[in-house]
Amino acid sequence: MKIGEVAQRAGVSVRALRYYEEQGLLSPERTASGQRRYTEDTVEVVRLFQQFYAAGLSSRAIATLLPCVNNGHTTTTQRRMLHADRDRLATRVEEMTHTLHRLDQLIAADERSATLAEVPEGHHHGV
Amino acid sequence: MKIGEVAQRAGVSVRALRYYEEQGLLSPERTASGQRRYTEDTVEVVRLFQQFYAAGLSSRAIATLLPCVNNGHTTTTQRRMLHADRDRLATRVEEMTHTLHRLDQLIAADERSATLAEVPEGHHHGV
DNA sequence: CTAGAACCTCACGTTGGCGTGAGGGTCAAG
DNA sequence: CTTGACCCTCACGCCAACGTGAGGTTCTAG
Repeated sequence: MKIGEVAQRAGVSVRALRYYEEQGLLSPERTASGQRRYTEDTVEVVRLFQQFYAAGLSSRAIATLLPCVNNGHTTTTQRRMLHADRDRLATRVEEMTHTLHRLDQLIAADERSATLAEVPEGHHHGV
Repeated sequence: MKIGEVAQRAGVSVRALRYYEEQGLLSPERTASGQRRYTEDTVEVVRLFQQFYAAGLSSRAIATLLPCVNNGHTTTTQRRMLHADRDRLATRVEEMTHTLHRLDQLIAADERSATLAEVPEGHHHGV
């Protein structure tokens, strides 16, 4: 399929697809006139890329996941990098969960003081 | 305290502190000669900023959290924005958790095929 | 009083993931 | 055989969160 259709079905821009190729994430066939032709599964792969990007992975990191995504031919070194990527992501998720809780605490504390401000019955301690 | 000490204790660069000020996140006092003087709690606040930045929040977003962090004086509008920020963060954490699991699946599938490749007993189906 | 460390204000450079033309081929339809 | 939709390759623009001098003032130790 042509680049425009892939873009629409995967929900990204044509420019993005060309960029992914530039980064070595996609290697579509070319017609004699130089136009890119993609296979059906490209759509799913691109959606996966979007997920990884949204998770904060870089093009470089995604490139290391590629052999795994495509066929499963990975070397020991690649597998190590995969685990490293995974662990970094896991750490980030933990940190973000932690941050979310801190934010919740801040909000909760804020709501309490806001409630006190609205209800004049509160015997306020520290305001 | 002076900017250099804050930077060191909070683990950020002097430039970063000046940048935070530019973004309206910090408003240190100034000496007669124009040098910045920070209070002790600035160190903790900056660490909190770092957490929020790491969680993917922008300076703009952090700025909306400021009244909450500082004193708890928030308007209804500000509280709404706080909740919106919180929800966005929660959504991202969920998505990233989801992505992490997908990555784990990919890795697991990869390890299996790698194991099959190493042990020549495997009756491989699809290579 | 003087050196050097630390501070100040511009203001341009960097990295990533694209957006957005410029300028020009290509392909299906009428 | 021409139109218009879609494709191509440069190549500069953008935004965020700082890094990195340049060029100059201020503070502190000896």
